[in-house]
Amino acid sequence: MRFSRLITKTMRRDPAEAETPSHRYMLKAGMVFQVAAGVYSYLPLAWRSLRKIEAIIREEMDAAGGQEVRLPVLQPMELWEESGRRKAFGENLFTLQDRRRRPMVLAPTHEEVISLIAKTHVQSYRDLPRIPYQIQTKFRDEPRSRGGLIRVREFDMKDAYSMDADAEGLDASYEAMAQAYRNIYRRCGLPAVMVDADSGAIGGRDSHEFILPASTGEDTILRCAGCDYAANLEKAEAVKPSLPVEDPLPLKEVSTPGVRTIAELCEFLGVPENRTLKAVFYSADGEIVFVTIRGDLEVNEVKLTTYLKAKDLRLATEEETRAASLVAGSASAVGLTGIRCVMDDSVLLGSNFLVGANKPETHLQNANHPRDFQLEEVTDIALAEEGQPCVKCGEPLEALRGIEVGHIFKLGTFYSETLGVYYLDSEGNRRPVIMGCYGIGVGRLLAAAIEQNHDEQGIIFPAPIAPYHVHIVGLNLTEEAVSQEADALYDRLWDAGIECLYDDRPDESAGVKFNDADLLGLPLRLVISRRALRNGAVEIRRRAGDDKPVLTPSQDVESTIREMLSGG
RNA sequence: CGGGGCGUGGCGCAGCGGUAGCGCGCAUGGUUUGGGACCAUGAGGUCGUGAGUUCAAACCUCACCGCCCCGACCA
Repeated sequence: MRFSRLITKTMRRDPAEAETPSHRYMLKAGMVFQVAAGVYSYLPLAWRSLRKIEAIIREEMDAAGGQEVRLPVLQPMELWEESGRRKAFGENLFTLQDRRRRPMVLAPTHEEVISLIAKTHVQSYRDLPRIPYQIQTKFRDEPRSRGGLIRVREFDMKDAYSMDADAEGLDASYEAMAQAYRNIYRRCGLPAVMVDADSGAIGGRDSHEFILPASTGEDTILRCAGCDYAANLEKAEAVKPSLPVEDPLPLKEVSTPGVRTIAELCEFLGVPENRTLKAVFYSADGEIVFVTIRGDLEVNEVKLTTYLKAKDLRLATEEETRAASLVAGSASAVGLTGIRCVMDDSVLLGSNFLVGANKPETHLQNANHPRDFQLEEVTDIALAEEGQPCVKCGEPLEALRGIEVGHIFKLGTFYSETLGVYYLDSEGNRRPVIMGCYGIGVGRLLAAAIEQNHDEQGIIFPAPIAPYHVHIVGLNLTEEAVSQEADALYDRLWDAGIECLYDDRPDESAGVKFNDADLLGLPLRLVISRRALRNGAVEIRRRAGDDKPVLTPSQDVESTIREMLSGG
């Protein structure tokens, strides 16, 4: 491609609205064009890169036993009512009506349709396993798009679905997909980390995310320094600091005027936070739930949601709290009845706790179970923290921000049972198909790659996903001899299968061209100029690193390029 | 949805009651050409939309719309 013909407009200044590097550089380099919040046009540079990412994904999915299909974006609302996900997606679902006023959906994902297909195409154990996949546009009306292509409302996603006869089959499919994902990230030059993840409202047993470490990421993960444990903060477990268990002391009421928070309580009575129990009230799908956890820890609402199997969890309002006769600021499980009560297992790690007295401005000292309160529902609902020991090996956990570039789930039988996808096993028993699903956001992967690979000058594309391999910069092109040589080299390289972008603009200064080359970030930069020509050579330089250009005799250019592209 | 910010030529911004400006970019001509050159000439804007106040509104008032950031939420 000749730069003079390319649909792009590089910008000299930073676009005002872009803060994250990938967003800024994609706009500056003229790769994308925003049409609305979270809706982008992909211009040729971005599109070439996206297609390379897709090609890598296709190769790996095919190698892992996948078969490519194409499912519709436009779907009847009925299907989403039937699976119950119209409610689950809520406002995130793009909806519309056809001319007969029939409610339709712009699909945010495709479990429903794939299940529908499976109903007729999977009838016997002989029809299993199957792994259909597609790369296709998804629509999600996100409450807030952000970071350019990081979070958008219309985006291309590779979604795969595994269908197996039993749990062992699912495990095998899941592992095959996980390995395909690892290959994909490696080939894209991305050191993504596979972490334990929450599987959401409709999750099965296992779920993993692939997170690319990046300060601009939306997710936080905890990773063990000593072993391979890594988990999304939403899911992470850690060893909670334990306290020596003392003999129970007598329960004692203490007046605490004006004290509402744990911090105030500790200040007022000179007690450490881990000697207190904190009370938090939630509304879970309308039911008020009393939650208690040791005072030095925080509630992980995702864990709590998963434990309660709640669709909608939020803090209870003041009115709800009052209606449930809870005393905000002085509540505890001591003497509490008639309300669901969930405790974090940290209440077992300690004794003689300072707790609320369920009377205004009053607390109790030396609360102990089972004497003073009962343990009905005890589980881990604590937010793990950086520095806490790993549950597997005891080494401290480190926190890391990152971008979610893939998510895989063991769905189990939720969709097959809800939508009726059954097969007959070898003994003639009717069984639900066991499913998994596997997603990669293609555009987000590109954005993540740029987040991972850039400097102050611009993008530094990993070779496998660069829009072109080589950026030919022609200088002194008003001189016939130079421009002829440059044109000839450009043709020659394309004939040799090397993808080139050729800056053939005759009237741009060298500085402009070099800066554009740095901004677009193709792996190799070739300079052809009067000076280079005098030496009978071409200058070749990697975009990554500060290498001085290598002077290469014209006839050796192809082989040098191949060598440098393959990492040599 | 809560909080904050911003809507003025393609981009970045100034102007904040009295004739719409600057820099970059763009076009034409000329001089330049190894890290964002220079001179000259020129094109390009219903100042987000709608109401209102005023002799007069880009500017003041109100409402709405849009975009960005933080949070909530989210596969």
